Parts: sequence; structure tokens; C-alpha cells
Amino acid sequence: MTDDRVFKALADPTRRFLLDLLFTRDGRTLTELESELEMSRFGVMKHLRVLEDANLVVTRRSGREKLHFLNPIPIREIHDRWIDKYTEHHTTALLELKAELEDES
Amino acid sequence: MTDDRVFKALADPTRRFLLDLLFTRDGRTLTELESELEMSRFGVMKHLRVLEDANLVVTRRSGREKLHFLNPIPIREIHDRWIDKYTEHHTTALLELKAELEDES
DNA sequence: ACGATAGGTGACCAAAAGGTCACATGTCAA
DNA sequence: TTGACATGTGACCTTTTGGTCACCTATCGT
Repeated sequence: MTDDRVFKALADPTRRFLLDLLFTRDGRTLTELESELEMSRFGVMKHLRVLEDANLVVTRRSGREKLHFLNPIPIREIHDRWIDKYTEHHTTALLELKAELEDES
Repeated sequence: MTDDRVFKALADPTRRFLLDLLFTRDGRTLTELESELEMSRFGVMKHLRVLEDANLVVTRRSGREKLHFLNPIPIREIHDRWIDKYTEHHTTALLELKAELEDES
């Protein structure tokens, strides 16, 4: 599966936090992102590499700095894959599920 | 984070396949799901447990059988959390990202 | 009652993932 | 041109995860 890297990348809370950081303001460098985390530079670098391989983050070199930008497209694709399918299914399983959930609460 | 289990549950391809199976037709038993996978019953059971802990699957006992139902609500919540944020951000970062991506292709 | 069937638990092992460090390259600025 | 800075790589360790198995409980049909 090609989206396997996207799901694996989203599975780690540190990486989701990095995406949140880049959401508020992207174009940040590794050192700037590192300063927001209680982790060594190498740990942050590994996480950014995973995000980049999943295409959730795109980068651009600027001199000795590497700028990181958020790429929401893979998340959109997840949305299109799962949610649309589920909403199409709305009439069959979801109604049964509602009953299930209401029993629990 | 409360959604950590959801992301971790979605990270495994076998579990995503189980969700796909339950999407096409839910209310299936463990043994029925096991027959669709090249894996022991115990492996499938562990995966279903992870999905159930993440609330992506809800279950109901019926005699000696346990029926499994798909619950799309956590995926909707992911959608609401990420995609809406990104679309709000559409005017700032996304336009820069488009330029980035077009450079690469 | 009893064999077959459906599901559950705990120990256990191998593989993958998270994290750090020593070291190394390239770039800026005085 | 030299020292400080920004990033990169590979080895290495620890923890988590994926998977199997021996064994167990509960339920169905006859």
C-alpha cells in the first residue's frame, strides 16, 4: 500500500505535534522545531524524515538551513478514502451502529 | 492524547483491511474474519482488540459468537480535527505548498 | 452428558520503531 | 580562513508491536 507510510507517520504523537507546529507556522528549520520539543536534535530529525517520506512535509534548502512545510494533501486523500466510503454506507451499517452505541452509554 | 489509540490502530495494514472487510459487510464473527486472512486466529483477535480499544469497532455477544461492527465516528473526528484546520489555513500555507509541489513534479 | 465449536488469556519470541551519541559534511560571517 | 552553526549518517540500545502457541472457559446440538 502506498498510504502505509502516511498512516505510520501519523501514528506517533511527536510527529502529530510537529504537524501541529508546522500548521501554526511553517517554513521552520530543524533547530527551531527542536527547541519546541524535549528531545534531541537527532530524534526530531528522524521524525521529520518519516513525515517527509510520507509526503506530509515538504522541504526546501536555503543555504545551510532546511525549511519544512506542511503538506495536507495525503490527509485529504485519507479523508476521501475512508469517510466518503463510510458516508455512502450510511444507510446500512451506521444506523445499526447508533443503536449499539446508545446501548453502551 | 485520547486519539492516540485511533492513529495507532490505523497504522497497521491488517487492521485497515479488517475495517475494509467490516465495511463491505459487518456483524461478522472472529472466525469468519479469520478465514479471510493468512494469519492465525490469535493474530486476528489481537488486531480486533486494538480496533475495539480504539472504538473503531464495536461488538455484541450473541451466544457463543461475538459480532463485530464498524464504527466510523473516530475517523470522522480525525477528519474534523485535521482537515478542517488545514482548509481554514488554505489561504496562507497551502498556496506556498502548491508552488513547492509543482517544482518537484 | 458430551463432543464440537467459538472465543479468551498469558507466556513467549522476532521484528520494527523510538531515541541517543560519535562523527562528519557543508555553509555562513568576520 | 577559521570558527561557529545547521544539518546529515551509521552504529547502537531499549521499548513497543506483531505474531504464534499451549491451555482454558463457555455455548451449541444431539
